[in-house]
Amino acid sequence: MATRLTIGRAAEAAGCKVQTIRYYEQIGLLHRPPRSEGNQRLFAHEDIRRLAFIRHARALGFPLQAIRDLLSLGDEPDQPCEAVDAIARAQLGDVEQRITYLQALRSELKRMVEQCRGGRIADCRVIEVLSDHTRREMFDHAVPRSGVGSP
Amino acid sequence: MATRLTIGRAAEAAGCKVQTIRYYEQIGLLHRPPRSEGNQRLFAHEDIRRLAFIRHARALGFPLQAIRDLLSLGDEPDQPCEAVDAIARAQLGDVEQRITYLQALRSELKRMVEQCRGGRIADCRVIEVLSDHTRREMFDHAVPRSGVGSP
DNA sequence: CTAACACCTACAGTAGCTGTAGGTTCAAGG
DNA sequence: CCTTGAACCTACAGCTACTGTAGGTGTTAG
Repeated sequence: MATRLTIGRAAEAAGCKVQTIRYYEQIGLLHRPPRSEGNQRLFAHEDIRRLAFIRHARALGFPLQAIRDLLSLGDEPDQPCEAVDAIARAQLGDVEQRITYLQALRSELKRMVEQCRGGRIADCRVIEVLSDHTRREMFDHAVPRSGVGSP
Repeated sequence: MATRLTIGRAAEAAGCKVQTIRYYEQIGLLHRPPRSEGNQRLFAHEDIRRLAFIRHARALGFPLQAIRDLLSLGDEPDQPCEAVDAIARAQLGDVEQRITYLQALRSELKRMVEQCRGGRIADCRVIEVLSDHTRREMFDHAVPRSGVGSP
């Protein structure tokens, strides 16, 4: 059966916007599908599978370049899957790094908001914490240049 | 003392690139500093404080609009700090959401890479998991349009 | 037949920088 | 005094991964 979907239904099937599909086609992630007599794209089942693959990988945070690599690896089923594995592990490592980073942010933010006792802005710990990172020594050793500044 | 820093030293002090400072000035986060006779920017201590504030807030993940709001709130020290607090709490909430989301990604990615036993790509669980999300029912109910497709 | 909607291309905009081209200015060494 | 090279200047393009808009054409239901 060669039933085909218009771009709107393809987008619905993949859970993305119509423009996103056109974008993927434009950057070469999706093949250019055949068109109807009226020049409208008609997607076959295989195209939708590919699109769904992309969307699922995106949902897992894979960048488009990684997805590009995965797709071309997927076209060589007899090759060993080390490269595939490496991409997935890199993504896992990236996610883990980001979690660690965000957890550090979370604790600093928590400390900050918990110290705020709801007074005036002048006394606000949030502003204070954010402000308190100037390096004065840069000024102490600064050499005045020309024109403007102390005489 | 009206010692002033050129943009390179200011960038060094704030731990950012020269272009970033010019960008902040361009979008109105930093005031336009006075210039030397040769048209070079000269930053006062107060400018560097403001820049350091921005960089610290950015390091905590605050978006520039939030920083813009925090900066203008900081200019009204006698106001209650509720609004400041709300921005910080919103950022905390955002970070927490992202952590939750990334933790879900992490477990799905982990499951995926752990299932891979290092065979051929054709049998690779990574590719399989990413592929296996097509909604066939879209095709079952699809109505053929014009021109291309089954006769 | 017509109204409403889906589709088409092409391009601009989003966040938050970063890099480049092509040209001054400045500080220091000879 | 002159030159060299680093640091500065403006203006603009590019990055990721879309998303939105304008202005036009195709398709379909009533």
